Amino acid sequence: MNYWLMKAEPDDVGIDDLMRLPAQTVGWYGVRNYQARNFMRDDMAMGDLALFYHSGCAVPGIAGIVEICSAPYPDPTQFDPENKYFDPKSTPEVPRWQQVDVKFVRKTRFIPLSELRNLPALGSMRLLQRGNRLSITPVSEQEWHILEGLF
DNA sequence: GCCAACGTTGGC
DNA sequence: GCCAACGTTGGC
Repeated sequence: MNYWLMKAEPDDVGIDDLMRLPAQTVGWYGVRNYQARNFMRDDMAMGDLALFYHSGCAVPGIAGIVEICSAPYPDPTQFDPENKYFDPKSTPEVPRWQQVDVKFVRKTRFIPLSELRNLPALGSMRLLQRGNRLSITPVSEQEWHILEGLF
């Protein structure tokens, strides 16, 4: 079982939106980075837990927990010319981008990025590394347990 | 809106 | 395979 951190833009789908969705589940569409894709494709498994992180907003931070609830499958937005995530180089025969479904588990106390940065014990978190831009990053078991203590 | 950091593209 | 140019991310 692995732990993850997944960035969402609350203007698009925030934790409160996820709570209100049918089955409280959403396909994690729109990943267009190979490293992040490979995490989903190769290293995630159903039952893995992920921190649901709000980014691209006034106060970024951890907002909740979700569970990976599907195997990876092709991201449908890559085939839709009207969609902003359309990829003309991808085909249904050889899809380039994958997604997984995630299911709402719980909200946490909102933990701002600034608070995470002030915790020396989390210094090695991938999210906090200089220049990190990955929308999906692994979280170690040790880091996960430290974070659980903050919720 | 700025800009540092990083990823991708494409000519050579 | 190199690397300059360009595009994107994302915090501030």
